[in-house]
Amino acid sequence: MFIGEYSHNLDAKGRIIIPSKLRNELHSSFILTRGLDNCLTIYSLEQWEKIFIEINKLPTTKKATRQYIRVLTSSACECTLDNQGRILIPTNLAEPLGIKKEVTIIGANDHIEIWDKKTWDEYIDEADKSFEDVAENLSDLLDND
Amino acid sequence: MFIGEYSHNLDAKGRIIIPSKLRNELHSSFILTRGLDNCLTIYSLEQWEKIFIEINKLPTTKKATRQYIRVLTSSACECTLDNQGRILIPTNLAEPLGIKKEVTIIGANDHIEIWDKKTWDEYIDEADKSFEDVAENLSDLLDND
DNA sequence: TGGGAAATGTTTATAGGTGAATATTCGCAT
DNA sequence: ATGCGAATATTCACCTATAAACATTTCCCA
Repeated sequence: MFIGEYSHNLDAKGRIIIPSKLRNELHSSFILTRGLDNCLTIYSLEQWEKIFIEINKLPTTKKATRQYIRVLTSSACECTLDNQGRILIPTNLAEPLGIKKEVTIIGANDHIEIWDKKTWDEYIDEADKSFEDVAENLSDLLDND
Repeated sequence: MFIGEYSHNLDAKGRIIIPSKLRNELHSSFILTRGLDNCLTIYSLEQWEKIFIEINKLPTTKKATRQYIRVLTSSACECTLDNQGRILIPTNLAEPLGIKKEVTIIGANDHIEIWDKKTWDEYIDEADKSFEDVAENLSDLLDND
């Protein structure tokens, strides 16, 4: 499971180091694509397939389904770690999210997310306001036996 | 069950010793994450997994679910006791709580908490004053279920 | 075919993490 | 009170991860 928050910088060529702790749980090849809430998402190949098993259950006759599939697949790219543990973020993925230099990489349970630092700070700032609520639910989850 | 209050100092590299009395009931690996009221919490791996069994049932297509997962996972880190009984507190966890050197480690029933000493002193000072009042109201909490 | 830009790969310096050794303190038992 | 052993504090040394600069290759276009 992917956990933790890590700060990294794009190098001059638009590459970032994937934190070693996250790398340990990742195969050398994976899918980088658009995530929800203005971040990029890394899925393992296995998981990527799983997602499409679910998606293929949705009716392509619906506008929303087609749109979702198009965004997800058109922006997806298969990435490979180089031997320094880096990946190249394609410009067409980085640019719309304002990713230039400082990024925050987070473990998010079953996947990894890459955020522009500023965007992340604002997001988590907002989310923190409801942290106490989150934590209370948490203890409920533990107690319910 | 974890009990007691212990004072310890971070070393130059940001590590603390987990008190030996607490260590006895702890496996060598566990999850360190944000707790309520400005402290850090240690969960066993079993407790942590239990939480995510529940969380994995929630739909990630919902905004609130994603926020919930991100708050939890990004602030978590898996810690391992080194052979002197120490763990490293990651900067991104220590800093927002003002943890620099002096910390108070307390046993809190089913988990362990790590506090900045000053924060703890103030908290317990306040809590002591209202100890009887709080106790008085506790039974109400039970009735309301 | 040569020049240049982009992509890819390598090297090196530094910081941060990890492990070990030693010194010191503390509690317990004699 | 004294001595012993365990627990804790502190220091040092090493190693890995990261950052940044630099070198090489590839490929497109003039």
